[in-house]
Parts: sequence; C-alpha cells; structure tokens
Amino acid sequence: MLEIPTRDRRAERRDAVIAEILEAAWEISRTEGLAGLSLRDLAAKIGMRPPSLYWYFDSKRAIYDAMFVQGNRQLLARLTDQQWPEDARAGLRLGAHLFVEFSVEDVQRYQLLFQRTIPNFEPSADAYAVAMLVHDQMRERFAAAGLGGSEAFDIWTALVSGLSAQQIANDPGGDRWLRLIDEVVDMYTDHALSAHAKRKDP
Amino acid sequence: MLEIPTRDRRAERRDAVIAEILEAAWEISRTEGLAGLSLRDLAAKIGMRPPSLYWYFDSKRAIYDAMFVQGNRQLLARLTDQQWPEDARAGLRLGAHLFVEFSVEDVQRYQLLFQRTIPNFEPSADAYAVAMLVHDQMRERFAAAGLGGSEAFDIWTALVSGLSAQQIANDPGGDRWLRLIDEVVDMYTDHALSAHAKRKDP
DNA sequence: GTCTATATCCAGATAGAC
DNA sequence: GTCTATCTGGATATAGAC
Repeated sequence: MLEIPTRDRRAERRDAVIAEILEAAWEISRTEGLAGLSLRDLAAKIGMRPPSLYWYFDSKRAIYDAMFVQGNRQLLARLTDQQWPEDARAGLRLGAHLFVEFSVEDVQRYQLLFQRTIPNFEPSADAYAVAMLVHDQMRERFAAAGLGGSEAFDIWTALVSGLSAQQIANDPGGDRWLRLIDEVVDMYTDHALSAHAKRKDP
Repeated sequence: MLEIPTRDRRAERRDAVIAEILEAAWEISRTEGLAGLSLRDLAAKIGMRPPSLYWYFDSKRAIYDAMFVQGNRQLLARLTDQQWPEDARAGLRLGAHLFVEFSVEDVQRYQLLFQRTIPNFEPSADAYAVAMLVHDQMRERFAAAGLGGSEAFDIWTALVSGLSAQQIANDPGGDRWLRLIDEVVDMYTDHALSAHAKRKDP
C-alpha cells in the first residue's frame, strides 16, 4: 500500500521559496526603489536565473501583487494583535502611532500600499480584498472609540496619512512629525467629542 | 554699421521650443504617468526626433528638473497673486484651499513636487531653491495669521498634505476630502488659538 | 525545478552628416 | 538646429533541453 503523507513536503518547499523571493524583492526595493525592482537583480539575489522566477510567479506584476498582500497582512496583524484600551482618547492615540510608525518604518511598503506610484500596477481583486480587511479593521477600531460618522473617519484618515506623508517626505529617519502625533490626536479628539456632544445636546 | 538688436529673436525662439517641450512632457505624464514619460513619445508629440531634444536639454533628468521648477513656480504664483484676508481663520482657510486644490488638480505634478517617486531623480540645487521659495511663502502666510511656532507650522503642513493625499488616493475626481477642508482648518484654528492663549495667560 | 538561449522590445544617449 | 544611424544596455518573457 502507498502511504498518503499528511504533509505535502513539496508544497512546503515551494512556499518557502516564494517567501524567499518576496523577502529579496523587499530588500531590493528598499535600496533601488519600488519601481527599480528588476527580475534580473531579484533572481541574482537568491542565486537563480531570471526565467526560474516564472515557475513561482506568472509575471512581475504578480510579484508586486504578492508584496501588496504581504504588506497589508503585516498591518492587519499589528491591528489585531493589539490590546486596545477602553478610553477613546488612548485608543485613538494608539491607533495613530501604529499607523504612522508602520508607514515610516518602510517607505517602499508605504508607497506600494498607499500611493499609486508604479506604472501599470493595480492590485488584483484578491489583493484588494486584503486591503479592505485592513480598512474595515481600522474603521472598527475607530468606531469603538465612540466616534461614529463616516466624515469623522475621513478626517481621521487624513490626519494620520498627513503625519505619515510629511514625516517620510521631509524628515526621513527623524521624528519631527512623529513627535506631533499625540498633539494632533488630542486636537482631533477634543473636536470630535465636542461636535458629538453638540449633536446630542443642542 | 551693424545694428545691435535689442531683442534676441534666437533666444526667444529657443525659449518657445523649450516651453513647448515641457508642455508636451506634462501632457504625456498625465496619461502615462510621470515615470512613464519617454523621450521617444515626447519627441513624437512635438514632431521631432528624440536626439533633437538634446539640443534643449542635457538629459531626461534635466527635463524632470525643469518640470519641477515650473510646477513650483505655478504654486508660488498662486500664493503671491492672492489677496489675503486680515482674519486669521479666513487666511488659513484660503491657504488650505489653495494648496489642496492645487495638489488635486494635477496628480502627476503633485507626485513630482511632493513625493519622491521617480527613481534617480532629485531636484538640482537651483530647482530646490525654487521649492524653498514656495516653502518660505507658505511659512510667511502662516505667520501672518498670527500663529508662530515651527511645530504649529508642521502640524499645519501635515493637515493640508493629509487632505490632499487622501483626496488623490481614495477619491480622485471627487470631493470627499475637499469638503472637509474648512472643518479641519477650523478645528486647527481653535486648537492653535487656545494653545496660544494658554501660553500667554497660564 | 532550473537551466541556456533567445525573442522582442524599449530605453537614454552620442556621432556626425546636412 | 535637426536629422539618420547607431551604440549600449536594460527590461520582461518564452521555448525547450536537462
């Protein structure tokens, strides 16, 4: 009789190679820029010839797509792994720090996830779905802070994205805008709570 | 005797061609993306062969550089052409509208001026100087609103850049974040004025 | 699975005729 | 000033041997 193995060693090996490819792709992107990633360099970095990559990915776009998914999963993990405080203000502060620091940590990842900058790349439907999970999670955390309203959430995203953008563009490696996170969050919380109160008790 | 002409017709012609090249470059960038600009397409668009472009620009980077200067001059013109109101709140509102609308108007220009996205391009010293003029002008308008402090200005730039970034990335062509400008500015003004008062009168 | 060899195409840039 | 012709090098991708 043929034993049917419970582990598919071949699939495991394949997944490991895919992970290795993606890791190398991130590394190259960090030095050459996201648009500067080439299959030549990528293959060289892991000791392969360029055509071999096609055994794992259908195209270069597919690699970007996988990176897009990976980046979003990383952010999602940070959001869900967090112990969220009860207090609204503390929750918003934590959320802002999580997002801005995640953005600043890896500029190329930030560009891939949040800016449309590589020509001809748009995430596939599957990849986009993962991005939606992140969005929903952030939306949920925001609502948990007691501040409903889609306009309120839009303002919130503008604040954290603005802090990220400025930190990355004008003080990379520094903390000129990171230091302002709490002040901005508090400004927003004061504003949102007073608006909330006004609406309830005019 | 040789008449010395007061107008240099040759230089005028040259400037006109340069302007034509840059205009075409912007147009192509708008459809193909900034990184998708090629000298082939550019030359074709104005009825030239690619090598002829080198009579006017030393390299492709020099073209990006000229575009960078042009974009900054456009923004500078908007800032200086403005009749600025006396009232601080009104001034900040106007400034925010100017900046965000300028950004949203032309995404490629926004990318070139405010995001580091094209591989291997950094503005030359001369070009950077023009960008500094813009920065100084904004800084000055901000100070005129009675809100000093470099941290206050940093928060301000984060707000307008965040509104721009979100509008461009998540609702291009719409007004989901444009509609929020006044509310955000007012939130900021309230915050800044109260902090200002607190510092004066603790 | 990985390779060699190659197809195909496009890029920026230069030499030199006119 | 603008051209033709060309250099040089890069890219993604495929065919097919092993």
